[in-house]
Amino acid sequence: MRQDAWRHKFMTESPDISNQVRVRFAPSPTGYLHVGNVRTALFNWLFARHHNGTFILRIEDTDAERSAAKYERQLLDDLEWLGLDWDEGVGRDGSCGPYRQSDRYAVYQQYARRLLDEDKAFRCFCSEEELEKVRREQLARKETPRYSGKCRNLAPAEVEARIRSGAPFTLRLRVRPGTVGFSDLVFGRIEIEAAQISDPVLLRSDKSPTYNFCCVVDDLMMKISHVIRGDGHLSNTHRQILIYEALGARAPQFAHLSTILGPDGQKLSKRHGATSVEEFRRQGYLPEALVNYLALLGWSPPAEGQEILSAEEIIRLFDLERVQKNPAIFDNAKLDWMNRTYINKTPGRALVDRARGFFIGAGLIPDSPDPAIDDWLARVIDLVKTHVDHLDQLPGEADIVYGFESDPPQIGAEALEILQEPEAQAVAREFARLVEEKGNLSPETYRELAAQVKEATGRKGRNLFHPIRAALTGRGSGPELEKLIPLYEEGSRLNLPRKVMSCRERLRAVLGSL
RNA sequence: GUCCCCAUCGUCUAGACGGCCUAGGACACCGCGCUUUCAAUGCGGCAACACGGGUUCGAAUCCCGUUGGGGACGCCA
Repeated sequence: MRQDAWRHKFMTESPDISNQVRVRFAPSPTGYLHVGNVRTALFNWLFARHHNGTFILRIEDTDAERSAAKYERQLLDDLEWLGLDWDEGVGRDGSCGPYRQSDRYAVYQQYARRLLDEDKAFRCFCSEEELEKVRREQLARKETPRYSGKCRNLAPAEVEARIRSGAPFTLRLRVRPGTVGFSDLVFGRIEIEAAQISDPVLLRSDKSPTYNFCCVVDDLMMKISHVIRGDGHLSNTHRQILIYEALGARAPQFAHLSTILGPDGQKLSKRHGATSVEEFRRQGYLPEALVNYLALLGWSPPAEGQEILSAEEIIRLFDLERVQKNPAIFDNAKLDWMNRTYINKTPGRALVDRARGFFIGAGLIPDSPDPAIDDWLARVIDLVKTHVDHLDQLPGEADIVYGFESDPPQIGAEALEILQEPEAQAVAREFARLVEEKGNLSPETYRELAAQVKEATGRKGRNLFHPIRAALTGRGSGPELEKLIPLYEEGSRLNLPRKVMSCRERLRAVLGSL
Protein backbone atom coordinates (compact mmCIF):
# COMPACT_ATOMS: atom_id res chain seq x y z
CA MET A 1 0.00 0.00 0.00
CA ARG A 2 1.48 3.33 -0.94
CA GLN A 3 1.18 5.89 1.74
CA ASP A 4 -0.66 9.09 1.24
CA ALA A 5 1.58 11.94 0.29
CA TRP A 6 0.56 14.09 3.22
CA ARG A 7 1.62 11.37 5.61
CA HIS A 8 5.04 11.34 4.15
CA LYS A 9 5.09 15.09 4.36
CA PHE A 10 4.00 15.10 7.97
CA MET A 11 6.47 12.49 9.09
CA THR A 12 9.45 14.03 7.39
CA GLU A 13 8.70 17.68 7.93
CA SER A 14 7.68 17.46 11.53
CA PRO A 15 10.36 18.74 13.84
CA ASP A 16 12.15 16.32 16.08
CA ILE A 17 9.48 15.05 18.36
CA SER A 18 11.85 13.12 20.58
CA ASN A 19 11.34 13.52 24.28
CA GLN A 20 7.88 14.88 23.73
CA VAL A 21 6.41 11.57 22.76
CA ARG A 22 4.05 10.23 25.39
CA VAL A 23 1.93 7.25 24.49
CA ARG A 24 -0.24 4.96 26.50
CA PHE A 25 -1.65 1.47 26.47
CA ALA A 26 -5.02 1.54 28.16
CA PRO A 27 -6.58 -1.89 28.50
CA SER A 28 -9.64 -2.79 30.52
CA PRO A 29 -9.03 -5.64 32.92
CA THR A 30 -12.06 -7.59 31.81
CA GLY A 31 -10.35 -10.70 30.45
CA TYR A 32 -7.08 -12.20 29.40
CA LEU A 33 -4.69 -10.15 27.30
CA HIS A 34 -5.58 -10.82 23.69
CA VAL A 35 -3.01 -10.81 20.88
CA GLY A 36 -4.84 -7.93 19.22
CA ASN A 37 -4.34 -5.83 22.32
CA VAL A 38 -0.79 -7.02 22.66
CA ARG A 39 -0.04 -5.69 19.24
CA THR A 40 -1.53 -2.34 20.20
CA ALA A 41 0.63 -2.34 23.31
CA LEU A 42 3.64 -3.37 21.26
CA PHE A 43 3.22 -0.61 18.68
CA ASN A 44 2.83 1.97 21.42
CA TRP A 45 5.94 0.66 23.12
CA LEU A 46 7.93 0.58 19.89
CA PHE A 47 6.88 4.10 19.04
CA ALA A 48 7.83 5.35 22.50
CA ARG A 49 11.17 3.58 22.52
CA HIS A 50 12.00 4.65 18.99
CA HIS A 51 11.39 8.28 19.85
CA ASN A 52 12.89 8.09 23.30
CA GLY A 53 9.46 8.86 24.63
CA THR A 54 7.39 7.70 27.56
CA PHE A 55 5.23 4.60 27.57
CA ILE A 56 2.35 4.76 30.02
CA LEU A 57 0.12 1.99 31.30
CA ARG A 58 -3.35 3.08 32.27
CA ILE A 59 -6.04 0.74 33.49
CA GLU A 60 -9.53 1.49 32.23
CA ASP A 61 -11.70 -0.15 34.81
CA THR A 62 -14.78 2.03 34.68
CA ASP A 63 -16.84 -1.05 33.92
CA ALA A 64 -17.15 -2.19 37.50
CA GLU A 65 -19.27 -5.16 36.50
CA ARG A 66 -16.67 -6.84 34.36
CA SER A 67 -13.36 -5.58 35.70
CA ALA A 68 -11.47 -7.89 38.03
CA ALA A 69 -8.23 -7.61 39.99
CA LYS A 70 -7.01 -10.99 38.78
CA TYR A 71 -7.16 -9.82 35.17
CA GLU A 72 -5.21 -6.72 36.05
CA ARG A 73 -2.48 -8.79 37.69
CA GLN A 74 -2.36 -11.14 34.74
CA LEU A 75 -2.13 -8.16 32.42
CA LEU A 76 0.91 -6.69 34.14
CA ASP A 77 2.47 -10.11 34.28
CA ASP A 78 1.94 -10.74 30.57
CA LEU A 79 3.38 -7.38 29.58
CA GLU A 80 6.43 -8.01 31.70
CA TRP A 81 6.90 -11.46 30.23
CA LEU A 82 6.81 -9.94 26.76
CA GLY A 83 9.37 -7.37 27.80
CA LEU A 84 7.06 -4.42 27.18
CA ASP A 85 8.17 -2.33 30.12
CA TRP A 86 6.33 0.87 30.91
CA ASP A 87 7.71 4.07 32.37
CA GLU A 88 4.65 5.45 34.09
CA GLY A 89 1.42 3.93 35.17
CA VAL A 90 -0.07 1.26 37.36
CA GLY A 91 2.69 -0.40 39.34
CA ARG A 92 5.14 2.42 38.55
CA ASP A 93 5.64 6.01 39.58
CA GLY A 94 4.58 8.96 37.53
CA SER A 95 3.54 12.55 37.86
CA CYS A 96 0.20 12.19 36.09
CA GLY A 97 -1.43 9.61 38.29
CA PRO A 98 -3.44 7.97 39.51
CA TYR A 99 -3.36 5.66 36.51
CA ARG A 100 -6.37 3.54 37.35
CA GLN A 101 -9.56 5.16 36.17
CA SER A 102 -11.55 4.01 39.14
CA ASP A 103 -9.20 6.18 41.24
CA ARG A 104 -9.84 9.25 39.14
CA TYR A 105 -13.56 9.81 39.52
CA ALA A 106 -13.18 13.17 41.26
CA VAL A 107 -11.21 14.48 38.31
CA TYR A 108 -13.93 13.58 35.85
CA GLN A 109 -16.55 15.27 38.03
CA GLN A 110 -14.55 18.49 37.95
CA TYR A 111 -14.26 18.51 34.20
CA ALA A 112 -17.93 17.65 33.83
CA ARG A 113 -18.85 20.54 36.11
CA ARG A 114 -16.82 22.87 33.98
CA LEU A 115 -18.51 21.78 30.78
CA LEU A 116 -21.91 22.18 32.38
CA ASP A 117 -21.08 25.64 33.69
CA GLU A 118 -19.91 26.73 30.28
CA ASP A 119 -23.05 25.28 28.74
CA LYS A 120 -20.95 22.94 26.59
CA ALA A 121 -22.91 20.14 28.17
CA PHE A 122 -26.51 19.76 29.31
CA ARG A 123 -28.60 17.60 31.56
CA CYS A 124 -30.72 14.96 29.90
CA PHE A 125 -33.67 13.57 31.84
CA CYS A 126 -34.65 10.86 29.39
CA SER A 127 -34.77 7.43 30.96
CA GLU A 128 -32.85 4.50 29.54
CA GLU A 129 -36.09 2.71 28.73
CA GLU A 130 -37.42 5.71 26.88
CA LEU A 131 -34.27 6.06 24.80
CA GLU A 132 -34.16 2.37 24.08
CA LYS A 133 -37.72 2.46 22.86
CA VAL A 134 -37.00 5.35 20.50
CA ARG A 135 -33.92 3.59 19.21
CA ARG A 136 -35.85 0.43 18.45
CA GLU A 137 -38.53 2.39 16.63
CA GLN A 138 -35.96 4.21 14.55
CA LEU A 139 -34.26 0.97 13.67
CA ALA A 140 -37.59 -0.59 12.74
CA ARG A 141 -38.26 2.32 10.41
CA LYS A 142 -34.76 1.79 9.00
CA GLU A 143 -33.71 5.16 10.22
CA THR A 144 -30.41 6.08 11.75
CA PRO A 145 -30.71 5.57 15.48
CA ARG A 146 -29.93 8.90 17.02
CA TYR A 147 -30.65 10.87 20.15
CA SER A 148 -33.53 13.24 19.46
CA GLY A 149 -32.07 16.18 21.32
CA LYS A 150 -35.16 16.29 23.45
CA CYS A 151 -33.50 17.74 26.54
CA ARG A 152 -31.04 19.91 24.67
CA ASN A 153 -32.89 23.13 25.14
CA LEU A 154 -35.06 22.74 28.20
CA ALA A 155 -35.97 26.00 29.87
CA PRO A 156 -33.78 26.69 32.93
CA ALA A 157 -36.82 26.75 35.17
CA GLU A 158 -37.88 23.36 33.89
CA VAL A 159 -34.43 21.97 34.57
CA GLU A 160 -34.48 23.41 38.08
CA ALA A 161 -37.83 21.87 38.77
CA ARG A 162 -36.79 18.44 37.59
CA ILE A 163 -33.61 18.51 39.63
CA ARG A 164 -35.60 19.52 42.70
CA SER A 165 -38.02 16.70 42.13
CA GLY A 166 -35.08 14.35 42.26
CA ALA A 167 -35.38 13.20 38.66
CA PRO A 168 -32.22 11.38 37.56
CA PHE A 169 -30.28 12.81 34.65
CA THR A 170 -27.24 12.19 32.53
CA LEU A 171 -24.83 14.80 31.31
CA ARG A 172 -24.55 15.07 27.55
CA LEU A 173 -22.13 16.97 25.39
CA ARG A 174 -23.78 19.65 23.29
CA VAL A 175 -22.50 18.67 19.84
CA ARG A 176 -21.87 21.68 17.63
CA PRO A 177 -22.88 21.91 13.98
CA GLY A 178 -20.38 21.66 11.15
CA THR A 179 -17.78 19.09 10.28
CA VAL A 180 -15.32 17.33 12.54
CA GLY A 181 -12.13 15.90 11.19
CA PHE A 182 -8.66 14.75 12.04
CA SER A 183 -5.65 13.41 10.23
CA ASP A 184 -4.95 9.90 11.29
CA LEU A 185 -1.31 8.90 11.08
CA VAL A 186 -2.27 5.60 9.51
CA PHE A 187 -5.55 6.24 7.72
CA GLY A 188 -5.18 9.82 6.65
CA ARG A 189 -7.73 12.59 6.82
CA ILE A 190 -11.17 11.53 8.02
CA GLU A 191 -13.97 14.06 8.16
CA ILE A 192 -17.61 13.66 9.03
CA GLU A 193 -20.63 15.83 9.73
CA ALA A 194 -20.94 16.49 13.43
CA ALA A 195 -24.67 16.06 13.00
CA GLN A 196 -24.06 12.34 12.63
CA ILE A 197 -23.03 12.16 16.21
CA SER A 198 -25.70 12.10 18.87
CA ASP A 199 -24.89 14.26 21.87
CA PRO A 200 -22.71 11.75 23.73
CA VAL A 201 -23.31 10.94 27.37
CA LEU A 202 -20.45 12.16 29.54
CA LEU A 203 -21.78 11.26 32.93
CA ARG A 204 -24.29 8.49 33.56
CA SER A 205 -27.28 9.02 35.78
CA ASP A 206 -25.33 7.55 38.68
CA LYS A 207 -22.67 10.24 38.03
CA SER A 208 -20.11 7.73 36.79
CA PRO A 209 -18.14 8.86 33.73
CA THR A 210 -18.36 7.13 30.37
CA TYR A 211 -15.46 5.78 28.38
CA ASN A 212 -15.18 8.57 25.82
CA PHE A 213 -15.13 11.19 28.53
CA CYS A 214 -12.57 9.45 30.74
CA CYS A 215 -10.41 8.77 27.78
CA VAL A 216 -10.24 12.40 26.74
CA VAL A 217 -9.73 13.73 30.24
CA ASP A 218 -7.02 11.19 30.97
CA ASP A 219 -5.17 11.61 27.69
CA LEU A 220 -5.26 15.32 28.27
CA MET A 221 -4.06 15.21 31.85
CA MET A 222 -1.45 12.59 31.10
CA LYS A 223 -0.17 14.79 28.26
CA ILE A 224 -0.49 12.03 25.72
CA SER A 225 1.04 13.12 22.42
CA HIS A 226 -0.03 10.20 20.24
CA VAL A 227 -3.02 7.96 20.73
CA ILE A 228 -2.22 4.61 19.11
CA ARG A 229 -5.11 2.18 19.39
CA GLY A 230 -7.30 -0.30 17.55
CA ASP A 231 -9.33 0.90 14.58
CA GLY A 232 -12.51 0.10 16.44
CA HIS A 233 -11.98 3.52 17.96
CA LEU A 234 -11.89 5.30 14.63
CA SER A 235 -15.47 6.43 14.99
CA ASN A 236 -15.02 7.32 18.66
CA THR A 237 -12.34 9.72 17.65
CA HIS A 238 -14.66 12.35 16.23
CA ARG A 239 -16.70 12.21 19.38
CA GLN A 240 -13.58 12.62 21.43
CA ILE A 241 -12.31 15.49 19.33
CA LEU A 242 -15.56 17.30 20.04
CA ILE A 243 -14.90 16.80 23.75
CA TYR A 244 -11.37 18.15 23.41
CA GLU A 245 -12.82 21.16 21.65
CA ALA A 246 -15.41 21.74 24.35
CA LEU A 247 -12.63 21.57 26.90
CA GLY A 248 -10.70 24.13 24.88
CA ALA A 249 -7.83 21.70 24.46
CA ARG A 250 -5.75 20.57 21.54
CA ALA A 251 -6.28 16.93 20.64
CA PRO A 252 -3.30 14.59 20.41
CA GLN A 253 -2.26 12.88 17.19
CA PHE A 254 -4.12 9.70 16.41
CA ALA A 255 -2.93 6.51 14.80
CA HIS A 256 -5.36 3.65 14.39
CA LEU A 257 -4.28 0.08 13.92
CA SER A 258 -6.27 -2.38 11.84
CA THR A 259 -7.82 -5.41 13.44
CA ILE A 260 -6.20 -8.83 13.60
CA LEU A 261 -8.41 -11.48 12.05
CA GLY A 262 -8.58 -15.27 12.26
CA PRO A 263 -7.82 -17.55 9.29
CA ASP A 264 -11.44 -17.33 8.18
CA GLY A 265 -11.31 -13.56 7.93
CA GLN A 266 -13.47 -13.14 11.00
CA LYS A 267 -12.43 -11.31 14.10
CA LEU A 268 -9.89 -13.41 15.99
CA SER A 269 -11.63 -15.34 18.74
CA LYS A 270 -11.45 -18.40 20.92
CA ARG A 271 -12.51 -20.77 18.19
CA HIS A 272 -9.37 -19.92 16.24
CA GLY A 273 -7.23 -21.51 18.94
CA ALA A 274 -4.85 -19.67 21.19
CA THR A 275 -5.54 -15.95 21.34
CA SER A 276 -4.28 -14.84 24.73
CA VAL A 277 -0.70 -14.23 25.76
CA GLU A 278 -1.27 -16.60 28.63
CA GLU A 279 -2.04 -19.45 26.22
CA PHE A 280 0.97 -18.77 24.04
CA ARG A 281 3.13 -18.71 27.10
CA ARG A 282 1.74 -22.02 28.32
CA GLN A 283 2.42 -23.62 24.96
CA GLY A 284 6.02 -22.62 25.10
CA TYR A 285 6.28 -19.78 22.66
CA LEU A 286 9.24 -17.52 23.31
CA PRO A 287 8.30 -13.92 24.04
CA GLU A 288 10.85 -12.61 21.57
CA ALA A 289 9.30 -14.73 18.83
CA LEU A 290 5.82 -13.50 19.64
CA VAL A 291 7.00 -9.90 19.70
CA ASN A 292 8.83 -10.33 16.40
CA TYR A 293 5.84 -11.95 14.74
CA LEU A 294 3.35 -9.42 16.04
CA ALA A 295 5.54 -6.53 14.95
CA LEU A 296 5.41 -7.87 11.40
CA LEU A 297 1.63 -8.05 11.51
CA GLY A 298 0.69 -4.73 10.00
CA TRP A 299 4.14 -3.23 9.97
CA SER A 300 7.07 -4.01 7.73
CA PRO A 301 10.75 -3.18 8.03
CA PRO A 302 12.15 -0.86 5.36
CA ALA A 303 14.67 -3.39 4.07
CA GLU A 304 13.41 -6.57 2.48
CA GLY A 305 14.46 -10.07 3.27
CA GLN A 306 15.09 -9.85 6.94
CA GLU A 307 12.24 -10.79 9.15
CA ILE A 308 14.00 -12.21 12.16
CA LEU A 309 14.57 -9.05 14.13
CA SER A 310 15.46 -8.44 17.74
CA ALA A 311 13.41 -6.00 19.77
CA GLU A 312 16.29 -3.53 19.56
CA GLU A 313 16.34 -3.72 15.79
CA ILE A 314 12.60 -3.32 15.55
CA ILE A 315 12.75 -0.29 17.82
CA ARG A 316 15.39 1.25 15.61
CA LEU A 317 13.41 0.62 12.42
CA PHE A 318 9.89 1.21 13.69
CA ASP A 319 7.86 3.89 12.05
CA LEU A 320 4.13 4.57 11.98
CA GLU A 321 4.48 5.45 8.33
CA ARG A 322 5.03 1.81 7.48
CA VAL A 323 1.90 0.58 9.20
CA GLN A 324 -0.63 -1.14 6.98
CA LYS A 325 -4.29 -0.14 6.84
CA ASN A 326 -5.61 -3.57 5.94
CA PRO A 327 -6.64 -5.97 8.61
CA ALA A 328 -4.10 -8.78 8.95
CA ILE A 329 -4.89 -12.44 9.34
CA PHE A 330 -3.10 -14.16 12.18
CA ASP A 331 -1.07 -17.00 10.69
CA ASN A 332 -0.17 -19.68 13.18
CA ALA A 333 2.09 -21.46 10.71
CA LYS A 334 4.29 -18.42 10.37
CA LEU A 335 4.34 -17.82 14.11
CA ASP A 336 5.42 -21.44 14.54
CA TRP A 337 8.17 -21.01 12.00
CA MET A 338 9.36 -17.92 13.78
CA ASN A 339 9.26 -19.59 17.17
CA ARG A 340 11.14 -22.59 15.77
CA THR A 341 13.75 -20.23 14.40
CA TYR A 342 14.20 -18.60 17.80
CA ILE A 343 14.32 -21.94 19.56
CA ASN A 344 16.98 -23.17 17.19
CA LYS A 345 19.18 -20.18 17.50
CA THR A 346 19.00 -20.25 21.29
CA PRO A 347 21.51 -22.64 22.88
CA GLY A 348 20.08 -25.48 24.94
CA ARG A 349 21.73 -24.04 28.01
CA ALA A 350 19.66 -20.89 27.70
CA LEU A 351 16.52 -22.88 27.01
CA VAL A 352 16.71 -25.05 30.13
CA ASP A 353 15.15 -22.52 32.49
CA ARG A 354 12.33 -21.74 30.11
CA ALA A 355 11.65 -25.38 29.34
CA ARG A 356 12.09 -26.74 32.86
CA GLY A 357 8.42 -26.44 33.75
CA PHE A 358 7.40 -28.55 30.80
CA PHE A 359 9.83 -31.34 31.72
CA ILE A 360 8.79 -31.31 35.36
CA GLY A 361 5.15 -31.39 34.30
CA ALA A 362 5.84 -34.43 32.13
CA GLY A 363 7.57 -36.16 35.06
CA LEU A 364 10.89 -36.31 33.24
CA ILE A 365 13.03 -34.36 35.67
CA PRO A 366 12.77 -33.79 39.41
CA ASP A 367 11.19 -30.66 40.80
CA SER A 368 14.35 -29.78 42.71
CA PRO A 369 17.19 -28.18 40.79
CA ASP A 370 20.28 -30.25 40.08
CA PRO A 371 23.19 -28.86 38.04
CA ALA A 372 24.15 -32.26 36.66
CA ILE A 373 20.62 -32.82 35.39
CA ASP A 374 20.45 -29.31 33.94
CA ASP A 375 23.64 -29.90 32.08
CA TRP A 376 22.41 -33.17 30.67
CA LEU A 377 19.00 -31.68 29.86
CA ALA A 378 20.58 -28.82 27.96
CA ARG A 379 22.18 -31.35 25.65
CA VAL A 380 18.98 -33.33 25.29
CA ILE A 381 17.24 -30.10 24.29
CA ASP A 382 19.94 -29.24 21.79
CA LEU A 383 19.52 -32.66 20.25
CA VAL A 384 15.75 -32.61 19.81
CA LYS A 385 14.92 -28.93 19.44
CA THR A 386 15.09 -28.94 15.67
CA HIS A 387 11.88 -30.94 15.70
CA VAL A 388 9.70 -28.63 17.77
CA ASP A 389 7.57 -25.59 17.06
CA HIS A 390 7.13 -24.71 20.71
CA LEU A 391 8.69 -25.67 24.00
CA ASP A 392 5.78 -27.80 25.22
CA GLN A 393 6.65 -30.33 22.49
CA LEU A 394 10.11 -30.83 23.93
CA PRO A 395 9.24 -33.53 26.50
CA GLY A 396 7.52 -35.57 23.80
CA GLU A 397 10.59 -35.39 21.61
CA ALA A 398 12.82 -36.17 24.56
CA ASP A 399 11.11 -39.54 24.71
CA ILE A 400 13.87 -40.75 22.45
CA VAL A 401 16.28 -40.73 25.41
CA TYR A 402 13.99 -42.11 28.09
CA GLY A 403 13.28 -45.72 28.86
CA PHE A 404 10.80 -47.78 26.97
CA GLU A 405 7.39 -47.45 28.54
CA SER A 406 6.50 -51.07 29.00
CA ASP A 407 7.72 -54.60 29.12
CA PRO A 408 7.92 -55.76 26.36
CA PRO A 409 9.23 -52.40 25.24
CA GLN A 410 7.34 -50.19 22.87
CA ILE A 411 9.13 -50.58 19.58
CA GLY A 412 8.10 -48.51 16.62
CA ALA A 413 6.66 -50.26 13.57
CA GLU A 414 9.47 -49.00 11.44
CA ALA A 415 12.16 -50.33 13.77
CA LEU A 416 10.33 -53.62 14.12
CA GLU A 417 10.22 -54.03 10.39
CA ILE A 418 13.94 -53.44 10.15
CA LEU A 419 14.75 -55.91 12.88
CA GLN A 420 12.45 -58.56 11.48
CA GLU A 421 14.89 -59.11 8.68
CA PRO A 422 17.31 -61.92 9.75
CA GLU A 423 20.46 -60.30 8.48
CA ALA A 424 19.61 -57.01 10.12
CA GLN A 425 18.88 -58.78 13.34
CA ALA A 426 22.24 -60.48 13.11
CA VAL A 427 23.86 -57.06 12.83
CA ALA A 428 22.00 -55.83 15.89
CA ARG A 429 22.85 -58.92 17.92
CA GLU A 430 26.51 -58.74 17.03
CA PHE A 431 26.54 -55.09 18.02
CA ALA A 432 24.80 -55.92 21.29
CA ARG A 433 27.31 -58.67 22.01
CA LEU A 434 30.20 -56.27 21.56
CA VAL A 435 28.53 -53.69 23.78
CA GLU A 436 28.10 -56.32 26.51
CA GLU A 437 31.83 -56.92 26.30
CA LYS A 438 32.70 -53.26 26.43
CA GLY A 439 30.29 -52.39 29.23
CA ASN A 440 29.26 -49.02 28.01
CA LEU A 441 29.51 -46.85 24.93
CA SER A 442 31.11 -43.59 23.98
CA PRO A 443 30.98 -42.00 20.54
CA GLU A 444 34.47 -43.36 19.94
CA THR A 445 33.78 -46.93 21.03
CA TYR A 446 30.52 -46.81 19.10
CA ARG A 447 32.47 -46.08 15.93
CA GLU A 448 34.93 -48.84 16.71
CA LEU A 449 32.23 -51.38 17.39
CA ALA A 450 30.31 -50.42 14.29
CA ALA A 451 33.45 -51.05 12.27
CA GLN A 452 33.84 -54.44 13.90
CA VAL A 453 30.25 -55.34 13.15
CA LYS A 454 30.79 -54.28 9.61
CA GLU A 455 33.72 -56.64 9.32
CA ALA A 456 31.97 -59.52 11.04
CA THR A 457 28.72 -59.30 9.06
CA GLY A 458 29.89 -57.82 5.80
CA ARG A 459 27.09 -55.25 5.93
CA LYS A 460 27.68 -51.59 5.48
CA GLY A 461 25.96 -48.25 4.93
CA ARG A 462 22.28 -48.15 5.79
CA ASN A 463 22.25 -51.95 6.15
CA LEU A 464 24.68 -51.53 8.99
CA PHE A 465 23.40 -48.37 10.67
CA HIS A 466 19.69 -48.93 10.41
CA PRO A 467 19.62 -52.11 12.49
CA ILE A 468 21.88 -50.56 15.12
CA ARG A 469 19.64 -47.52 15.35
CA ALA A 470 16.53 -49.65 15.56
CA ALA A 471 17.98 -51.85 18.30
CA LEU A 472 19.30 -48.92 20.30
CA THR A 473 16.41 -46.51 20.00
CA GLY A 474 13.45 -48.69 19.06
CA ARG A 475 12.78 -46.34 16.19
CA GLY A 476 13.56 -46.13 12.52
CA SER A 477 14.74 -42.56 12.59
CA GLY A 478 15.96 -39.90 14.96
CA PRO A 479 18.93 -37.77 15.94
CA GLU A 480 22.49 -38.77 15.26
CA LEU A 481 23.51 -41.85 17.25
CA GLU A 482 26.87 -40.43 18.18
CA LYS A 483 25.13 -37.64 20.04
CA LEU A 484 22.40 -39.82 21.44
CA ILE A 485 24.70 -42.45 22.91
CA PRO A 486 26.43 -40.30 25.54
CA LEU A 487 23.04 -39.00 26.65
CA TYR A 488 21.86 -42.57 27.21
CA GLU A 489 24.95 -43.46 29.18
CA GLU A 490 25.03 -40.30 31.28
CA GLY A 491 21.29 -40.22 31.71
CA SER A 492 21.33 -43.72 33.13
CA ARG A 493 23.58 -42.52 35.94
CA LEU A 494 21.39 -39.54 36.87
CA ASN A 495 18.71 -39.60 39.49
CA LEU A 496 15.70 -39.01 37.28
CA PRO A 497 12.04 -39.62 38.10
CA ARG A 498 11.69 -41.59 34.90
CA LYS A 499 14.55 -43.90 34.19
CA VAL A 500 16.91 -43.44 31.28
CA MET A 501 18.36 -46.78 30.19
CA SER A 502 21.99 -47.22 29.29
CA CYS A 503 22.85 -48.48 25.82
CA ARG A 504 23.36 -51.99 27.14
CA GLU A 505 19.99 -52.01 28.86
CA ARG A 506 18.26 -50.73 25.78
CA LEU A 507 19.79 -53.38 23.55
CA ARG A 508 18.83 -56.10 25.98
CA ALA A 509 15.28 -54.86 26.17
CA VAL A 510 14.78 -54.54 22.45
CA LEU A 511 16.53 -57.70 21.34
CA GLY A 512 15.06 -59.70 24.19
CA SER A 513 11.57 -58.89 23.06
CA LEU A 514 11.98 -60.03 19.49
C1' G B 1 -31.05 1.98 7.16
C1' U B 2 -27.17 6.21 7.69
C1' C B 3 -22.05 7.23 8.10
C1' C B 4 -16.83 5.83 8.00
C1' C B 5 -12.78 2.68 6.54
C1' C B 6 -10.27 -1.12 3.61
C1' A B 7 -8.97 -4.07 -1.14
C1' U B 8 -1.21 -7.01 -4.37
C1' C B 9 0.35 -14.62 -4.30
C1' G B 10 -3.49 -19.38 0.30
C1' U B 11 -1.15 -16.01 4.52
C1' C B 12 2.17 -11.62 6.14
C1' U B 13 3.83 -8.05 2.93
C1' A B 14 7.42 -4.75 -0.80
C1' G B 15 5.51 -1.06 -4.08
C1' A B 16 6.73 7.36 -2.11
C1' C B 17 7.07 11.36 -6.65
C1' G B 18 2.81 6.85 -12.66
C1' G B 19 7.77 4.08 -16.45
C1' C B 20 13.56 0.55 -13.17
C1' C B 21 7.31 -4.42 -12.08
C1' U B 22 7.46 -9.89 -17.95
C1' A B 23 5.19 -7.31 -9.69
C1' G B 24 10.14 -8.49 -5.17
C1' G B 25 10.74 -10.95 -0.16
C1' A B 26 8.96 -14.22 3.95
C1' C B 27 5.55 -18.33 5.72
C1' A B 28 2.97 -22.54 3.74
C1' C B 29 3.12 -26.09 -0.29
C1' C B 30 5.91 -29.03 -4.14
C1' G B 31 10.70 -30.81 -6.25
C1' C B 32 16.03 -31.52 -5.95
C1' G B 33 20.80 -31.65 -3.21
C1' C B 34 23.34 -32.82 1.51
C1' U B 35 22.85 -36.99 5.25
C1' U B 36 23.22 -44.31 7.44
C1' U B 37 17.42 -42.23 8.93
C1' C B 38 14.28 -38.12 10.43
C1' A B 39 14.71 -33.10 11.39
C1' A B 40 17.59 -28.93 10.29
C1' U B 41 19.91 -26.68 6.13
C1' G B 42 21.03 -25.27 0.76
C1' C B 43 18.98 -24.65 -4.16
C1' G B 44 14.78 -24.43 -7.40
C1' G B 45 9.37 -24.26 -8.49
C1' C B 46 4.06 -22.98 -7.95
C1' A B 47 1.34 -18.67 -6.90
C1' A B 48 -1.39 -12.14 -6.70
C1' C B 49 -2.22 -6.24 -8.57
C1' A B 50 -11.07 -7.87 -6.92
C1' C B 51 -14.02 -5.99 -11.29
C1' G B 52 -15.44 -2.01 -14.78
C1' G B 53 -14.67 2.68 -16.64
C1' G B 54 -11.65 6.95 -17.16
C1' U B 55 -6.81 10.40 -17.03
C1' U B 56 -1.99 9.48 -19.55
C1' C B 57 2.65 8.14 -24.65
C1' G B 58 2.54 4.83 -20.31
C1' A B 59 -1.25 2.79 -14.13
C1' A B 60 -0.57 -2.16 -9.12
C1' U B 61 0.42 3.04 -8.52
C1' C B 62 -4.06 8.92 -9.94
C1' C B 63 -9.86 9.69 -10.44
C1' C B 64 -14.95 7.65 -10.58
C1' G B 65 -18.17 3.57 -10.10
C1' U B 66 -19.31 -1.69 -8.90
C1' U B 67 -18.48 -5.79 -5.92
C1' G B 68 -16.64 -7.82 -1.57
C1' G B 69 -15.01 -7.25 3.56
C1' G B 70 -14.74 -4.57 8.24
C1' G B 71 -16.37 -0.91 11.78
C1' A B 72 -19.61 2.80 14.08
C1' C B 73 -24.49 4.49 15.10
C1' G B 74 -25.02 2.57 23.85
C1' C B 75 -26.21 5.61 30.59
C1' C B 76 -19.88 -0.95 26.86
C1' A B 77 -14.90 -0.17 26.66
